[in-house]
Amino acid sequence: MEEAKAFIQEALSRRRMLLVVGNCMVDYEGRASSKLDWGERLLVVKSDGSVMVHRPTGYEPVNWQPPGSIFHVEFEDGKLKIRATRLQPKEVLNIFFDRVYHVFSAELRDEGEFSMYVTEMDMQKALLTMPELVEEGFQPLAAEKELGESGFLDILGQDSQGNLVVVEIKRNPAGREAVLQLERYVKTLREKTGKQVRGVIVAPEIRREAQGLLAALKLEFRQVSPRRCYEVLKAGKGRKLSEFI
Amino acid sequence: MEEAKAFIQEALSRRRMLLVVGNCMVDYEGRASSKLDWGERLLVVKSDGSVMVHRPTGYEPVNWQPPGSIFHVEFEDGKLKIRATRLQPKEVLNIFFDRVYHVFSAELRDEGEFSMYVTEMDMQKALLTMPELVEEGFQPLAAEKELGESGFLDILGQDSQGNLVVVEIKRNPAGREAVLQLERYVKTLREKTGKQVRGVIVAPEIRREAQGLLAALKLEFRQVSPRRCYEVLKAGKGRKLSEFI
DNA sequence: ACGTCGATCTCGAAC
DNA sequence: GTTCGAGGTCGACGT
Repeated sequence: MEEAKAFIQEALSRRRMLLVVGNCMVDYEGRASSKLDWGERLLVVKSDGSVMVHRPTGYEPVNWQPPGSIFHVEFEDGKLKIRATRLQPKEVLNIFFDRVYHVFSAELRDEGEFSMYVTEMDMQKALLTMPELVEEGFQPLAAEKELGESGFLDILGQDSQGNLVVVEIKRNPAGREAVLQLERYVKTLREKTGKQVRGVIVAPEIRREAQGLLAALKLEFRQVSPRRCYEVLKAGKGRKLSEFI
Repeated sequence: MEEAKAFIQEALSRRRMLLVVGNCMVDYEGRASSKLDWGERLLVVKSDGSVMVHRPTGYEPVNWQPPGSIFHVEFEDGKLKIRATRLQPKEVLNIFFDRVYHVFSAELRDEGEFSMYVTEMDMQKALLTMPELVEEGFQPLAAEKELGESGFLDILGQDSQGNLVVVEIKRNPAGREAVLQLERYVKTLREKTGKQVRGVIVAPEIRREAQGLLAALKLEFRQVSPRRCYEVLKAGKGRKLSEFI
């Protein structure tokens, strides 16, 4: 345990990534309070001061501290105590180990670029770059336009007949919520303008449970795959969004 | 690398928690798609099949797979490839290592209870700080008031009509016992004062089996979450009450 | 610093 | 199974 303490202190002071596997107990006090009784867990401390305590199962850490935490290591009642403190808001995480099975530390170099192929914003860019993805003759007029309390609509445009068209973009299969959101925009815009307004959901697919609602509200769905958007963006990479709005 | 592969396969097949530190590249395809270029990271695989790829900084994993994933390990173009597949929805995470600095596996035993809590005293403070948590117009008159043999009632107050109100606080889901205890207070107070007295249980929830009794005794339940109490207490320290009402 | 909003959200409970 | 709401949400972006 003395060895472990020295190792941990060394790793923390050098801001190396630290792994500790052992039997521990955890107390948290901050925005909420929690207590975790004794058990075997994995502790991860990253070089930026983020902390995670992981149980043997589950995606999420049972306890954690966000980046920027400050550490203190000492013995207390024969237990190795690691305290991670966050200042704003004030939160304290205390981890007590009575047995340490494994420790490891390393200074990791990671400059690798992370790219997510298609986000909702990417889809919006793709539709603005190639409006016919929405429909033949569609012309965008504005993007991310605020509509009072209703929120922001994704794209406002007009069709070949000159009708206003509200486009609601979803990167995931559109559900009821998306339909209702679109309906709110369409309704608001109808009241504001007194004109005919169409509403179109653009998404990779529309959920079965949302199709009835869509039809009942006389809204429309246009299938657009993330793959297609990706291709469009790749092709039209040189141009800026500002050219379109 | 051969050694690492064998070690990893052994750990995965035995459903042990697995840690791998090394230089890797990650591809994800599923609800979205992403690509992470080469860099040094920590891979965590838990016994329930959850996966996390952690960069040197940040609380959240850059890539992950939820519990229940299925694994496949092989060499591909000289790289150690670990594939984690999720079935519903279909998502595939591929991790390629060209160097492995460290591997570790263990079977962790963790039966420790995790509790997020506010004490009953904390809840009482919150209700006194913000009486409208009980109901609009509620005004506390006393707390921890002794009622002869009945014991101590948590909060005594009056409603907007001037009726006496007894508040019984429970930090856990309220059962029959809490209802009966409240009934004793209400009965005692009715006899003492000869007035109309209402009884309200404040708790995160009320158990199904206690609801009939509650209705029969014409007592009331008001749901208040520990979370809400924390917010009130936290806010009450730094900010002014006027911000909330 | 404080709000709002999206997320491969995750997670659990209710229906 | 799906749907709904909460989270110590986190993290990004705008003010």
